[in-house]
Amino acid sequence: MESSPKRMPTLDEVAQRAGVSRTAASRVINNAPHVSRAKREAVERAVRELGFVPNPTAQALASRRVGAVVLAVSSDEPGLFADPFFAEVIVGVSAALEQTDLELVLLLANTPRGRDRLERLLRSRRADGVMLMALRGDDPLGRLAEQTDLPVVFGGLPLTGEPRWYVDADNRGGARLAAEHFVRTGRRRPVMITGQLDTQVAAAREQGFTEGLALAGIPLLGVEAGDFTEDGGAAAMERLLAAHPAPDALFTASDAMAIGALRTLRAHGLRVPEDVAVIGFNDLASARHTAPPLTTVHQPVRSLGREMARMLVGAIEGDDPSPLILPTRLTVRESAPDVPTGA
Amino acid sequence: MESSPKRMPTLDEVAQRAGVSRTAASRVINNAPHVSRAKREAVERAVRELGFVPNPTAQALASRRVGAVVLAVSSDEPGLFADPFFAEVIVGVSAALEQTDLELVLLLANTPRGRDRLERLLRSRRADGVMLMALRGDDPLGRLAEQTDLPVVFGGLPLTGEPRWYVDADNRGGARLAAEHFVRTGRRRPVMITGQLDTQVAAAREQGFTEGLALAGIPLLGVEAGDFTEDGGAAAMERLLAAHPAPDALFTASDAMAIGALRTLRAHGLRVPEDVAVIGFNDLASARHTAPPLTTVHQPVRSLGREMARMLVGAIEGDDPSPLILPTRLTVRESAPDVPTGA
DNA sequence: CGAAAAACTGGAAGCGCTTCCACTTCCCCG
DNA sequence: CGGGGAAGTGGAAGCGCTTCCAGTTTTTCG
Repeated sequence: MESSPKRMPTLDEVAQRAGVSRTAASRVINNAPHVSRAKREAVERAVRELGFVPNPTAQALASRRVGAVVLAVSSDEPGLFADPFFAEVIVGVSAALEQTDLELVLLLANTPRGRDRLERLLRSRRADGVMLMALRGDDPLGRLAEQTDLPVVFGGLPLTGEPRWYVDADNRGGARLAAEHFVRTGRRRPVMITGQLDTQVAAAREQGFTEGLALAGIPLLGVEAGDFTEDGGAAAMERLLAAHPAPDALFTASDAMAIGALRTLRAHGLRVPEDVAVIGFNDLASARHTAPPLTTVHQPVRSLGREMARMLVGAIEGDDPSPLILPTRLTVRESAPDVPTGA
Repeated sequence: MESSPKRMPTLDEVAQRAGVSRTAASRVINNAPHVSRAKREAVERAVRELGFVPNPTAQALASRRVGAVVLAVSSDEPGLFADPFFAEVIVGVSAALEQTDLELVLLLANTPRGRDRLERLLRSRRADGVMLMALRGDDPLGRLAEQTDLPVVFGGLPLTGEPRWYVDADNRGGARLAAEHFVRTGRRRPVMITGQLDTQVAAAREQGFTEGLALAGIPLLGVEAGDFTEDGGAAAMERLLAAHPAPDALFTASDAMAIGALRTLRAHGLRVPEDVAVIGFNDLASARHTAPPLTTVHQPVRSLGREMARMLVGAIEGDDPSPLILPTRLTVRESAPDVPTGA
């Protein structure tokens, strides 16, 4: 079970070689004050000569600071994480953490086993803080997250109430932009494909869209729930068409679902955008490659990651950062052009 | 700098409450032998009552097993990680690790700072093993990875020689499939967009393609290097067209570059697949959504992740797993259909 | 039934570092 | 020049757990 754990130099050895106390050596490698210039240099030389690198585990145990934070993605769908959305979040998180010396541990909790581990982790001081994403409606993790004394930053509001720390995109506002775009371009028979009913994002996007329409006095013809996947979107679109044969606008709670819906629309001989204008949500790479390219609500995903990480760092350091809502905006492409009905 | 580090129960407390020695308690929570049934149960009860969860840091320090592995992605391009490829790898890695109790720490080493951290990590026993991906040609990390006594599994062969442990996709074989497909469907004027010249993937894909053509006695009209990005592909295509106005087949070393190339081809009034058949490499989600849908070499990305993780676990446990080459296959879609020249 | 083997037990010694504390030394100024 | 505070210093006590070891008890069997 072992693979030659070659012994590495310890702080004691460094101290000895430098002719100082271990305390002093420790101060030097942590860059703490109260060390004379001479000793500091002696230690630095010893460190160099020995190739000393402090053992993080020992540091963690002694200092009670682990030096790592967790990004946990909780979901039931195994593939959810494959959504480029998360890759983008991670890039943001990672960029922010690079400024600190916190490590990022990634936990995909999409199986019962995974959820167990997350739970355990929340209790076990294996990290200095946690970022939690993609919680489902009544996810017990939400509550667990409150019990732990570890700082927890939520990515996206959970349905279970407003946590102390979170970062979210302005889903409601973004959805409203979609509604306004339809109104402005003369669409009068909109339908929507929402996400799972038990997620906050889905709810917020549906609410925003409905509000936007309501302000213009336009009724929402129909709503069907998808599951944020392409196939889910295709299926939802089938159901919508069965009930409302002639919509002239479609808003979906994610780009993936929009892509699926496009497929269904095409299969039914409906043209986009002539017959039906389509707006998605997210604006990741794939939205540019659909046929036609997708008009979609853009959210600053990378920033979301960055801000989550920053907020967590703040919380760990003892500040009490304020929650953040990041702005969304509409990226107009051909599936719902700016000009009223192209046909 | 602290946030109420509420004291958690320690093993000593558990032992005391159960009326056994700490040694025995330790044995129980590690499920080791040499504990009587009675004591075992007493400890288990105490654990339950106290809500004890072992402190992973202390375990790590004492046992010299950290309980974590690193997935490091080294690259110069900040955005590279956003490629869905990595998300898929992570899903695989994570699935494999879930069977163990190793945590996954993710390190995006795309800045000098990040590379420093990776280097430090390699020396510092902060993890039990490392998976290394996306090394560039003469990346010094390759050498560093050999010096450390930590097990290192490479994802994709580095250019610097064959490491002891690696998992790779059959890039060469896959590229050959692409060539054979062109040959079979009557294409005779193929060109290629390769990746950065200093990556092993790019080299292998170029070699495989060339070989496949050579076997049929067909010359490769032209090659241009892209950088695995969409824009790079578009630019490379421009250069290709400037030198070779009438290719009838294009193979690119990645789907993203194929997408860019499609744009350029369209701009030049060339039809796909009638005028030019296009084959990409990777077969991730986006390949299905191009216009026309992309024929592409499929590689089992998730498996790649899974196998890397398994191999690393094996190496950590002291076995000496064999390197692995995973098979690739051609996914035929409309950009290079099975029938000879549709027009 | 007795000896050897196997299963238990718990004390004690760490794992490699941080940090409290009690001093000693140095420097600045009135 | 003397007093007070800042800076420097190292001993020692942990951080919370694993594991070696030496001894004790129980099993197994010829």
